Amino acid sequence: MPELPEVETLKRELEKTISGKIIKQVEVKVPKLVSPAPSLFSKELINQKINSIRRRSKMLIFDLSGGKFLLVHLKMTGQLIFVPKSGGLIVGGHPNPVVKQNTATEKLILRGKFKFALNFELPNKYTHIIFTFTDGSRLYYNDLRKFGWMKVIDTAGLKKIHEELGIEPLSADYTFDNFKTIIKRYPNRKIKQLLMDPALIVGVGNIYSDEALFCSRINPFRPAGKIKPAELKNLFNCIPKILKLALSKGGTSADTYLQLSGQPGGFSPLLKVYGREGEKCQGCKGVVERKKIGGRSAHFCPSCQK
DNA sequence: TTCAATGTTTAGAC
DNA sequence: GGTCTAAACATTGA
Repeated sequence: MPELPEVETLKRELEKTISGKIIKQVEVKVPKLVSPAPSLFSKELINQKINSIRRRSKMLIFDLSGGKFLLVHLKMTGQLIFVPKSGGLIVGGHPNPVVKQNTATEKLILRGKFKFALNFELPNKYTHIIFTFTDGSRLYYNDLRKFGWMKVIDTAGLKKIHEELGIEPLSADYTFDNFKTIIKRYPNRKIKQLLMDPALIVGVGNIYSDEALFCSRINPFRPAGKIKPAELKNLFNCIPKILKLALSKGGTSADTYLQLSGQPGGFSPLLKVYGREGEKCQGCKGVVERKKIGGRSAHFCPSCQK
């Protein structure tokens, strides 16, 4: 899953590669992934210049010259792949894990104990949306799970989305006062669930909530109201600290993530608890456990996270 | 066949 | 009505 640092990394790379380009053609292979319906979706985009690219939460926002906006959410397995007119491949998102190479257009890469195939064939079976720019370059949207989506919205729609979302943890709005207000408002909810609620704080998914709680030595099951002020301050500091660290590593959490440049992200080895069930805790002599909270897996050390 | 992945939404309990 | 939890949803592959 591309989390906030990955989306931010992708945003920066897209800004360098496609801002200023004009959309010439739009091909939608899976209608349900776009809104409005494909014919209107395409009409809204064709002849539009991409003025700039922003990020809100885990969404990419393309500012279009006509005043509307293209929103992209990659969800779990979405990837954006840019191919310049001159050829050569630039990847952002997740490649498709396989055991062995299937076709001549795939290139095997090894990452730790996993093998992944980079599929150089485009479009491939997971390509659902294709943009062609007037200079002949292309942007492909691939998504194995088809959980991601794209939509064109106007200023009013964008305003509504901004209002429905919580605080950006890397913005000036993220202050200890604002953070405390949120925590105090829902004293009975488990702290992990509060951190992951996008109406309160955005961009903190399962991975980073686990890591931030480990960083501040707080048990994910603790009711928010039972957390002492000093611990709360610690947690408040841990969230942006971890997000920024991931960002500095090119942003990644998952083994399979690749940047738009094709370089693997570098954060995965730095995860302390996520995906480390049964391993020795890196902070004490305990063992990392995995337990469900609200249908999600919480990874934590019961020995040092109280 | 069942389960796991995750952000978002919905239904229902208190 | 507000708060909170659990389940459902999209889809695919192991």
